Amino acid sequence: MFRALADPTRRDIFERVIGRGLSVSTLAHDYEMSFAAVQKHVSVLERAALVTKERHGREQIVHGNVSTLRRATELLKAFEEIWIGRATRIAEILGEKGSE
Amino acid sequence: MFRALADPTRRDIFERVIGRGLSVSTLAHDYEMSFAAVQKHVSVLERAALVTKERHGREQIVHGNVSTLRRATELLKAFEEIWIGRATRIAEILGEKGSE
DNA sequence: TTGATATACAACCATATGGTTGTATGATAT
DNA sequence: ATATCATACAACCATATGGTTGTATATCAA
Repeated sequence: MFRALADPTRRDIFERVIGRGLSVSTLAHDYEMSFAAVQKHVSVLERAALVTKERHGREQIVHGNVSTLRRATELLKAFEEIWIGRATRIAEILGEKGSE
Repeated sequence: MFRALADPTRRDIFERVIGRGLSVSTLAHDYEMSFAAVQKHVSVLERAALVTKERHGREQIVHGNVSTLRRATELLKAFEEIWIGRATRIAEILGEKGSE
């Protein structure tokens, strides 16, 4: 999922489909690269569960998946928790030393 | 930065150095791969500003950089803001329709 | 039915990535 | 002074990634 978000084009695609649906060709229209390249980016996002596709006639509508985004945020926050945890432990050790 | 966090080994290294310092060899000790491979991972994290190195005698101590982690979290939260924004606008449109 | 549109997918290419080994250098310990 | 330890870095290799073009298929419009 971090790998999926590592590419600027994919972050842009993702941003555009959060909270609304856009067809693959609508997305592709605004990039210099070929339609197939955009298709590949969408499929990378799809495998990472950051977007889902919903067929509507001959179009495939791409939707952003907010819950996966949330899970990513949680993961980063977990790193912060580790940091807070260690900082607290260090503070405790210093506190113990101080009270001797 | 997402690219740096995309690799499991690097996430593990990062996790281990948040809130404390570990030498490159200490880090390398616990992975199957060669010392040079771990060194490369650390340098990727360093270029992404997720860690910094501080020389101490012949050892190089790797420290996690929490502020960069925070910036990453902010970025993901910004995506959520976009989502909230669009959801609100849709609610407004529905509200307008309802009041006609 | 025919033509245009939207998508899917395969084959291919250049470059990036994640790994290796080997060599060099600075710091430490004896 | 010398051996050892921690690191740096180059050269190399296999595979992944991000792009291309070309072809096939399904849907919509005329």
